[in-house]
Amino acid sequence: MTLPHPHADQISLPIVLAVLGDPTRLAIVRYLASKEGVPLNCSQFLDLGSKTNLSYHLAKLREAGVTRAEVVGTSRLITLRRDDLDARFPGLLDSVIAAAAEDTALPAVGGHEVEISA
Amino acid sequence: MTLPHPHADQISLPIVLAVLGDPTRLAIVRYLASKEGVPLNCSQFLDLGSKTNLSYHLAKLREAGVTRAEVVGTSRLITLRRDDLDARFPGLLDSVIAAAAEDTALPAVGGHEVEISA
DNA sequence: TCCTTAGTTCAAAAGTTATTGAACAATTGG
DNA sequence: CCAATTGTTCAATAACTTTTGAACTAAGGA
Repeated sequence: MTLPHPHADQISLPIVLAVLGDPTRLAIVRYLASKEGVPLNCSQFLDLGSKTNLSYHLAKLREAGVTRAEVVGTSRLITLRRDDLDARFPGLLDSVIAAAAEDTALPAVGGHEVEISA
Repeated sequence: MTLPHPHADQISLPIVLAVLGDPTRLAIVRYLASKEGVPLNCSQFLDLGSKTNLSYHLAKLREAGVTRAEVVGTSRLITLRRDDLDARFPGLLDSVIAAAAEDTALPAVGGHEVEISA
């Protein structure tokens, strides 16, 4: 079972911008960027909303071509489509991520790393 | 009489992205960028919609901090807030404009330059 | 002053997006 | 098989956005 993703050349600029223009989704992208290389699953974003709501936002990101979701068991491993976005809209993702990294008004993922007890 | 504009450091990334994530507004920004230096008034965008609708979209761009509107007589001279946007979100505007310039699906202004008849 | 030009405001209608909870499916481990 | 884990789907609702037309304001020119 694979999930639908737009082909690289079907990624639309206004749709990408509209999808990124939501604080929850921007926070998701920022977190993905901060962990680039490490595929994350949906539950790692639960700080940002309910399970259902994240399913909705992650679907929006995927359908816009911003993220890729690979089904592995019961998980979906989510990654940024950096290569496709960079090819299609050079510099856009980097500037958005850099700006999002500075944005303290954005919701954040984190604060519950597993403590290594003594 | 002056119109309300956000101060440079109040410009918000998600709001800017959401505002740019509309084809009409992206077309406005693309046209402003293509004529950078030349202040344009609202009626020069009438290709993109009705007068009322443009008033709405231009207000959104201004309130988001993407454009500046100066009242001159009965006109508003509209310019991109390139300096403020570049300072706040380096590279963002350039990458958006470059991508928008390539986007043939976007509505366009133009096609009615005054013909110089023989 | 009267008319035109430039643009705004308002209210209504239409459309879209976000959020929720309950129910569902699929995989994994015991 | 059973239960737990992961995530989706559905329907409802709430909230927002876009578009429209009519009425309006403000400035400028005849």
